[in-house]
Amino acid sequence: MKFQAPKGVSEYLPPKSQTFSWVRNQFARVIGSNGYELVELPVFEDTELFTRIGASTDVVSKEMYTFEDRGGRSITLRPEGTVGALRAVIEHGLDRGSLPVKVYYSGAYFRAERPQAGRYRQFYSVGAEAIGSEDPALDAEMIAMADSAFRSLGLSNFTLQMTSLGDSASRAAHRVDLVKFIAKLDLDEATRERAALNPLRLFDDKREEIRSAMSDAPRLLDYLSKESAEHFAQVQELLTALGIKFEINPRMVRGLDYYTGTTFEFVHHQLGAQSGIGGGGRYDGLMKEIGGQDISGIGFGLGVDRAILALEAEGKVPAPTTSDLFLIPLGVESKARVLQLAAELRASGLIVEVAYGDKSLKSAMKQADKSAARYSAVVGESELSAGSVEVKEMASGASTSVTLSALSKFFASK
RNA sequence: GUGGGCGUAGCUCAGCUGGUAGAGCACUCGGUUGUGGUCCGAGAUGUCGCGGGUUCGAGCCCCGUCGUUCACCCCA
Repeated sequence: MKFQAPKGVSEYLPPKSQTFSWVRNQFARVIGSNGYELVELPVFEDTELFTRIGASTDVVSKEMYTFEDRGGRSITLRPEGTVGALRAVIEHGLDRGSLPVKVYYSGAYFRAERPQAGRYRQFYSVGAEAIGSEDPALDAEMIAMADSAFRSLGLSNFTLQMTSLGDSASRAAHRVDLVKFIAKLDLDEATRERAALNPLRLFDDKREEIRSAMSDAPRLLDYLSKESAEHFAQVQELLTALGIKFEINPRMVRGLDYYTGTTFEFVHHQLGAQSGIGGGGRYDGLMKEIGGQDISGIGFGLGVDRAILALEAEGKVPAPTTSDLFLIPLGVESKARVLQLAAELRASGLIVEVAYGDKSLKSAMKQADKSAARYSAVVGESELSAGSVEVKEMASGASTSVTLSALSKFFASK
């Protein structure tokens, strides 16, 4: 019985692991360029932090990895990033300075779901939060930031969908009418229970009969208060001014129930059922709910795993970077010199590999070929006494004689 | 949690109506003296996911189980 990775986890091995870290770096770079600062947070938190905010969502009620630690505390592997980030902001008083607080984070999340394409029990996402401003410009900038994060990867076949969930008064008014509407529908038991938890979820049902039954349902967008409607209108204007295309999707429902006001989701068109590559929204009451000031915030999560699937679907996976130089020592005496040379060249920023084992030159060359190094060089006694090596460009087969001392200069021009 | 597909060498898979396993790729070595990519030769590799059952005999049939995959629910 061989050991296997736990069910439903994604693992990134070479060369895919390069894509993985590249995606995370691109996301972080774009977010950082907006002035957001990195926070490194724990992957587990007090269970209550999560149950407080989402008892009516499957994410919290059914899909959490929860366990008791040795001190009898109930601990949960984070199923999402926002509340942990807010907890840290509140705990360390980051919101006591100038607002908004702008932070981002990158890491793994855990949900005990049945795995399928694009859905894993441990998945990675990069998130950002801006807390303490209600300016619609912040909403627009947040959305634009997510958009350019995806575009920085070269992705293009996705759509930005938006809606506004309004303020609590808007939602309460809508809910009354929606519940009345749903009560008249002929629904199965499971669906009815779902609707009881959160009637909005029926808008998101994939079954055709439910979809058509819901087509006449009262829409939250029609219930927005004047302030909410105006705020949302401004967000749309600003996005249009930024040249960012979006679709208003009044049926959109987010997985976490704390969202209010502007809510958005990026949907990729070449993925399977799990097509959301990122999304987020505004949360008015969340800071207060977990013990902070009564201020609004907005944030998003960008799915790293799904972005990678999207890159593959669009054929945009970047070519993996390879070594610059593959050094082949010939004879025991040259090993020391080769290791020394390799260290020097690496210090100047090159990726340098060395052939190990006293194989034939032929197999060492084959190894160089497989490593996909751009150049190779054999270093034997004659090279050492001559003080120069033949640097061979693997693609063309052409070689150039370079003195040992000029090697790093040679590569500086390549 | 529910439903369907699939589980055979490192990878992708073949294996006809049951008769005790194969291909391609990859890997290792070689095709004589210090230069790879093509070509040729040789070689290593599997408790056919696991456990039961049917049968003279099961990779092929049945049951269970685990894993995997896709979809539902849900979501990054």
